Amino acid sequence: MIKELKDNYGHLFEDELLNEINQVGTFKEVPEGFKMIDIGNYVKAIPLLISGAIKILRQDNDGDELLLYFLEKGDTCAITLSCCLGQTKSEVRAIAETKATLIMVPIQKMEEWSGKYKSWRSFVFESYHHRLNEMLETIDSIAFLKMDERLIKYLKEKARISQDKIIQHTHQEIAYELHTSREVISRLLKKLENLGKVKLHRNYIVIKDV
Amino acid sequence: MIKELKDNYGHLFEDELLNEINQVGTFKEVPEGFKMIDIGNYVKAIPLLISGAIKILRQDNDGDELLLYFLEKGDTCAITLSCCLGQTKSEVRAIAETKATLIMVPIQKMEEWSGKYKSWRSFVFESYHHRLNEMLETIDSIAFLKMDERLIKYLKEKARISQDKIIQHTHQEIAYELHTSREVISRLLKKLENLGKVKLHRNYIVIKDV
DNA sequence: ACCCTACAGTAACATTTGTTACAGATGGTT
DNA sequence: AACCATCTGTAACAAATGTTACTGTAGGGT
Repeated sequence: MIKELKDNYGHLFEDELLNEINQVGTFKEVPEGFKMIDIGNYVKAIPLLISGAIKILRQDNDGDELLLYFLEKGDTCAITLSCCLGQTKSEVRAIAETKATLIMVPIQKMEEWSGKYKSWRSFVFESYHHRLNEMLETIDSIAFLKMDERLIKYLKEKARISQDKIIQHTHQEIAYELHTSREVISRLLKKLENLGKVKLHRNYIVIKDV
Repeated sequence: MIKELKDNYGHLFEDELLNEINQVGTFKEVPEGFKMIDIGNYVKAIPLLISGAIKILRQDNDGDELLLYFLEKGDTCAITLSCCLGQTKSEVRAIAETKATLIMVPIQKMEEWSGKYKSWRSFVFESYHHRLNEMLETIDSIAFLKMDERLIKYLKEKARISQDKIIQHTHQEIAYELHTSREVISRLLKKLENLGKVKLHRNYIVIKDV
């Protein structure tokens, strides 16, 4: 039995299911920045995240990007589940935000376990629930917040995810994820610096008080 | 057996499940504009939509609204499913866009049927799948489109939902659903009229060529 | 130390969206 | 017909965001 499996999912799944996951699942470690799924890809395995964080991005026809949300320890990707079941292509891109470890489960098991284990069903339903709420949160941000508020929220979230006051991004990278231009981000960051909320450096930003 | 149940869900569910739904479900008819669920409400039944359309709205803390998407014939509300399972309050408002008929199923059946019927599981998963994709579509619109494009998309969708070239809304109502101001909508509608795409009237808009 | 590239700063301007403040039109009611 | 509430049109302005164009600078590579 993979130790991390028991540690992270032991409270959710009964031993029999844990054993099944252990048998058919494969342990995987990916480096920061690793592109796990791209738009249009067919998904062949369900990821169970053990450590690290995965960022999920949306892209429009012109190649413009937008950060949707992060997956963290104990999460699985509901959109992936969704793709598995429907045998449809991925509508999103998944990139490792930090170094991450996960267990990949072949999609065939999905339906089998859904009938067999109540705990698996609960896990899947709970994942969907969580994901829908994250999507609502994302919609709230883009629809109701102005760019300065979105930027602050973004910085907080990045700091939380990486457990670090230092945000390792250029202004251009932030602009991509918030779907705006580099100049706008520079402008707003400079305002935040003048307010004493951040300290700007080349290639990184230190969060002081946001 | 309620005739509409067989007609609308017969291809999805086996007879045994249809019978169960028939026994515990209650047939319901709601008028246009009927508020079915409000933000903060606890949900006590799962709706299976037979006819008509339900609009799902999001609201922020300041009371600002935003139309998320419509539910149509054969749909169920995944957010409702989600609420049922998690026993959490609704994060959205649901209002009948047109007169609608539906079957309400008590939430207790949800878990029971999920274990018992593969077809029910498929239906629930498919609903989540569909709903996540609708949410992505909504995010695309708000994030990547300008207001004039969003308005055109909105008018098309309304026309499709009501199967009518006449949109029965004031400019103010449209502004609420797109989360902008009445003046902006008036301005953009007038542009569309000058382009020959719509014909404006008091309280309604005729779609000509969008 | 010098060079070079990528990054950051910033002004000036354009565009889009939001706001204020009215005027005018419409359609129902008395 | 006169009245009235509500809806629509629109100008003028404000604010937010996007774009262009350029300068300066940090830091790695040689």
